[in-house]
Amino acid sequence: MKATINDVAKHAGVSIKTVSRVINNETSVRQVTREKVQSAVNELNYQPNLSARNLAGTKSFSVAYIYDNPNAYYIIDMQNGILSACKQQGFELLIHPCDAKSANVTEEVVNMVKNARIAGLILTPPLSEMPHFVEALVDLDVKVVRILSGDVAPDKLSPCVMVNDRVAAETITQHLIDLGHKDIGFIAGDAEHMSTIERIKGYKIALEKSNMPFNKSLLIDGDYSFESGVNGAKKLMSCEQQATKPTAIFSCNDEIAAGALFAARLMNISIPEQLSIVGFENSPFSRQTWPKLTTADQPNNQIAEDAANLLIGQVRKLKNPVTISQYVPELVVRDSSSQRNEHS
Amino acid sequence: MKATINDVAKHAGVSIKTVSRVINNETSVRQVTREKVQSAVNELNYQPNLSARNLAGTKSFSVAYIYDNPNAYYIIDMQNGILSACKQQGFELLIHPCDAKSANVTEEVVNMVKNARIAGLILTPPLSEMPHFVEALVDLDVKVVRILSGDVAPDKLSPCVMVNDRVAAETITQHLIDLGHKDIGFIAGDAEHMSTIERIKGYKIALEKSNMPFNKSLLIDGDYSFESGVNGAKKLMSCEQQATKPTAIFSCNDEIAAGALFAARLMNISIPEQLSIVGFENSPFSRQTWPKLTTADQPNNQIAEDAANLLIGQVRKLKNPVTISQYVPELVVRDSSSQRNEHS
DNA sequence: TAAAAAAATGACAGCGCTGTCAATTGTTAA
DNA sequence: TTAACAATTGACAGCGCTGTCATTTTTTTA
Repeated sequence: MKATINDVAKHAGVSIKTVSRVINNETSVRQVTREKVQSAVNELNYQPNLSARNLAGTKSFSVAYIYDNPNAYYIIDMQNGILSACKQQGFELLIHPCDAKSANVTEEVVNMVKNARIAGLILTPPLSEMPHFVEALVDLDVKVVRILSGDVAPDKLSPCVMVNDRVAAETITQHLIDLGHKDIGFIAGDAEHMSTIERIKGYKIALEKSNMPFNKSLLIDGDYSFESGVNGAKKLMSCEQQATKPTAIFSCNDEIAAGALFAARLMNISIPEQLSIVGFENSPFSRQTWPKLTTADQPNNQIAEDAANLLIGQVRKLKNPVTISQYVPELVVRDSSSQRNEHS
Repeated sequence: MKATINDVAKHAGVSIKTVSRVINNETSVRQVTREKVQSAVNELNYQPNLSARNLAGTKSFSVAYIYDNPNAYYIIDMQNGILSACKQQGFELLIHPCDAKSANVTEEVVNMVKNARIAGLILTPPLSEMPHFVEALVDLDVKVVRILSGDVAPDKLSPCVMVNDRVAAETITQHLIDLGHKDIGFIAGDAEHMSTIERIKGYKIALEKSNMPFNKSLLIDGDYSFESGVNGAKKLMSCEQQATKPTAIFSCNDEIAAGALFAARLMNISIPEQLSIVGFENSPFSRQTWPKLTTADQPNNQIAEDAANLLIGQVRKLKNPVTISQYVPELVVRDSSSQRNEHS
């Protein structure tokens, strides 16, 4: 029925060990032999049996994606990206949702890794930002790749794929400045998240570069939720609480922006005529608001695929230079931002 | 390091075959022996090696979740439910996203199933509603469980978990009727989806039961998107096009409802004072609108777990009566629906 | 040109489990 | 009590592959 390594060996006129060498990309196989085997593989449409490989070998062909993130869109994007890398490389993906806040996440995940003979792990925020958690995993006999916010890895614990929220936030702020806005509000996400910290940094840098003062009262705490967007915008736009009302609001993600949009409507502020609002993330959400949100797009799918390839490279000890790849989310201009209206 | 079947056998003073029998729940093991083995298993914290099992046995311990659904929240919920059933039963889950519209989905998935030695499949809409696709898979040597909308399985192809959208839609319509509404609009999802068809049915049945006429002009086509909600509500509430304007709108899902909500605001219609709007699905979305949506909640997590258990039962040939389980989404009353205002 | 070194290839055991079938034990009926 | 049967248990091969190490072939060096 399904071709095995024996069939390929016979077909190519070599020993199974040689076939094994070829499919594992080992050196010390002559070019002619390699080609012979390769064509036998193709002809028989041979695909190595993962179970057998995992059982026989010292290294495994399974990697796991560990996540705890309330944002389903993000997870699905990541997962699909990882999946496509795995498929290409003949790896298997185990999915492991968990609760970052739970006291024994670390223990739980460590056990899981040990039990399933996992070769590598991919970690996304907030798990990737938890030093103790990461350390515990790195101490195991398992490769780890993290996806993090920033431009430089915070430590040497593992290779990372960096998403430069800072620069993106700078770009998006600059976009508002270019539109003539002088007073730009900022509604933050959870304060402890690196992404929030980085986005605030970018916002401040953009202001500085344009010689605009940073007005502390325009920076509102939030938590990446719709509600915090509603409340943040209300605070920013209410006469009583606010000396200077902003003409633009940078929301730390699209959900906050959607909340801000809603609050604006409640207060009869028209978007973008009287107030520009921008989001971050380019979630499906951002196309479901009216007006559609100007935002920053991060290619999560590709980031994930990249991370997975990095991981698999590590696992296979391929000598791919461990380039720490970096992504910068790109500005997507839609309808929620426009030229500052002098008369507003 | 990790305990193997040999360790357990030695520890219990039996042969490995007997241990195998115990962990596979086979008959013809004496009670005393079974207990001896069981306690050895516990003491050594033994967990059978999946790769070895898959390699040695004729049946495999892998099931797959095949999906194509734009709704990330739905997928994640399903996936988590399946995952927890799999973990409990010592099964492995393979994830396989695919494109239902692609010409060769069937071929692709069939190949995947053959290659990975998969014992069972879980299918959700729209894949579960595609007869040819399902048939092709059922013909393979693989168990299939489908999640479908309705009360009775449309065929005998596979066991199903039914989600009775019809009854839920009836309940939600009744809720509006109870609030005194006489003219209830309906904005539909994609016409070919069973869920749309069933929800419309429920809506009509509720009207009928209350001796209310079904007004065709109050039923608007849509496609489960925010935009179609916006457009649908506009159509329903515009004087020109509509002889009788509804005082309530049943949206086929929360996204449509959110769109309708938005349109209402644009038209300066206050919700729920002048117009009640209800959704369906209880997505996180429905708590991010203002006012929060009255909707119908389906316990996707549990539905998925149920489906996975059904599937694993099939695979193991456990003689669990193949009860076709059925779920009825429950009414969740929030802020977007209220008593009909006589003066509106 | 032969000897030594290096490169390429293969034979074979064994990963942890299940399937087959034979051996043992317990149980029933005559 | 014993033959005949059923229930229980075990020995062993083998799933498809990789690791180890021995063998063969090729290349290099003197």
